[in-house]
Amino acid sequence: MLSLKKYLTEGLLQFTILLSLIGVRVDVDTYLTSQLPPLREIILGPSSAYTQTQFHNLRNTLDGYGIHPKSIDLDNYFTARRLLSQVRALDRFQVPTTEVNAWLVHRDPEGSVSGSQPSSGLALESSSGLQDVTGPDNGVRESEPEQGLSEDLEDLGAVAPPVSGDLTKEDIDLIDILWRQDIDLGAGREVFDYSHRQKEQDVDKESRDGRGEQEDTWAGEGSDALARDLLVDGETGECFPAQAMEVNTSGGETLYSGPPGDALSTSYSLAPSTAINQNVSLHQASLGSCSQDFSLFSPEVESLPPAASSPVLLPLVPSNSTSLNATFSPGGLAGLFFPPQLNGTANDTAGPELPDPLGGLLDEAMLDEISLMDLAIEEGFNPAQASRLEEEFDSDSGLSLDSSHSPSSLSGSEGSSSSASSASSASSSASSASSSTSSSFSEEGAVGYSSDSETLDLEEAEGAVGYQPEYSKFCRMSYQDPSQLSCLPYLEHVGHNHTYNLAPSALDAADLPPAGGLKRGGKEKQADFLEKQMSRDEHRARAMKIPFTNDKIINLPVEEFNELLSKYQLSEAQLGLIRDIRRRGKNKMAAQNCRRRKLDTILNLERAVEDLRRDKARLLREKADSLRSLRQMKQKVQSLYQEVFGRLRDENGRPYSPSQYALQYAGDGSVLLIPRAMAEQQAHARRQERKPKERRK
DNA sequence: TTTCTCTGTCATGAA
DNA sequence: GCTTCATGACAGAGA
Repeated sequence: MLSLKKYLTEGLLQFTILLSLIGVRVDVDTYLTSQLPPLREIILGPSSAYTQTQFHNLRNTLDGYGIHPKSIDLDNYFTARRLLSQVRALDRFQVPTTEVNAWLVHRDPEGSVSGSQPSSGLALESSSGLQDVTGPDNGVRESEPEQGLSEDLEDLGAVAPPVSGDLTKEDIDLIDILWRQDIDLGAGREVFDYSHRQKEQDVDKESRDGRGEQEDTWAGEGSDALARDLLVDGETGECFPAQAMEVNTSGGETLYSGPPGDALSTSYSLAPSTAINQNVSLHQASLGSCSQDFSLFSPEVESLPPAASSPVLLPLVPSNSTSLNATFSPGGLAGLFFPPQLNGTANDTAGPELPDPLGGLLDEAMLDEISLMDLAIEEGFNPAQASRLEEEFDSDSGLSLDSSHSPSSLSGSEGSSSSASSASSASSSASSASSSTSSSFSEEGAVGYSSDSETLDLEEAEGAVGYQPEYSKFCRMSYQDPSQLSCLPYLEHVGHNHTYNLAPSALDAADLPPAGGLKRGGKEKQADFLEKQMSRDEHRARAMKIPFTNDKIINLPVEEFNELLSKYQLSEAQLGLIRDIRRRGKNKMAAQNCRRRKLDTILNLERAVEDLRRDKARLLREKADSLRSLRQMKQKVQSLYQEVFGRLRDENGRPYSPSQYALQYAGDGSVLLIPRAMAEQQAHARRQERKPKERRK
């Protein structure tokens, strides 16, 4: 059935793409979503994850239970989304797609195109997508042996979505989904790690031809080479060189411009680090600088000779990198994703600073004004920003931040287990810089607070959960360094103990993280520590021999909570205590959220008042300046008037009397000498005209 | 000892 | 009617 689904999926979508290429638009969504449910079922499977629901809603609708974040169903869902996005994007000119796809397609010296990583259902995306978007290169592409192409390409790993200079909403959604898949889900690196997947799919590999063994060999060598030179982020799988991190801007191009044999074999040495490929391609979908970044991952690649003899992949790159770099300059979105070090490096390579063209035009006064306004904007309070922030904070009730992240979206057990397992696996492979804070940061569906690594370590060990809503909300895209989280001062004092009822005797085995990640000695110490830290409810629960953790009692959704209660034969006293624990636990977190919101509101108001004061001072200063300049203008006009009037002579050569005559400025700029009585009448009439206008205002 | 702050808990209302 | 959440009020612990 699975193969049938894959076959139909590939076939239909390939056909759709072909139709699109010849100008016939086919809306696959229509067929997949509503028109032909059985067909959709065949193609996409019965999972609700294949609906058009956004990812947030996906988790929401699934309530965190239907599909585990690491479930293979999610992979299928993302795959389907990618395919549909590419199909929808076929009628748009999308040059950059070429680069993204080129990453994962290469040819071994025997001439057969092979993919580096087994995955499911990507054949169409890779093969047809390339044919579509490469445009003029299609000829080259089509001239290649097609046999086995789709079959091999379907084994490609995550392929970045089509990215064009003007990102569409679909593209952004897709990028977001992939990015979340990478980071936010808390999926450990093992999810993307080639070697890890390789173990899972050894069976598939064995059924393949001898090429598989060759790939494995290359994989090992590549991994070793990379391990020597690169640091690997434990969670995202991103690799970066251990030394200082200079960006060779020509790296991307060089990769594709090598001779087919050498280049492909060399690039294939990169293939083992599927985590790199996936993440890089993912970042390329978002960032223009990724083609540069890739050079970081492979010093060997940079040394490839620039040759125009690469018929397969060479044409795919330049336009892409150019457009992408133009769209996502290192100073732009890159700043959202990369730490300052990387950005700084990228900026260094961007050339010398341009002189400020306005520098000479701004005098001190203007600079003062501008700086004042900047100050007002930066430090304080823009009403629009304030309202946005307020929305953030209002919605950021910690546990009710986002419906998809509500405590009910992940059970305590799942949240804790997934969090702990991913954290442990991530921390095992991550560098020491990756603290436990970042581990919990990856999972935002959990509940409770923990701000220090010690607490979190304990929670990881014992199955309790931590939650840093601000971390995930504010640092999702820009977060790289856990130390940067210290920018949230109001989190510093949050260090509550929410390790409910975590005595070893009461622990559910299912809640425990993999035993391999813990040392027994440390666990005992942690148990002792927890013993001392247990709250009253925890002691009560332990005394009453409640057979599950307080964490579960508090955080499970009501359905599962009732289900849990039904599984055990509990006395009335036990049931009463359990319900009290649940009520108190929820109320405790609600109170914390309430107080935090209150504090945020006060702080925001304080900032708003400060900004208003600053604005008021600035306006008063501007008013004084205006009055001063107005006074000067009046004096100037007066002196000019007297000078002009004093030079006027009548026909007898005598000066006019200021008491009998006056000068009047006409509308056309001319100056008339009129009798003073007439001038006073006109002035009076003008004043009378002005009054109604002022009243109207 | 007093005062202040933080935190947990209860009661209550709204959704 | 039940559950959850928000919030005011109160009390206890600790600095």
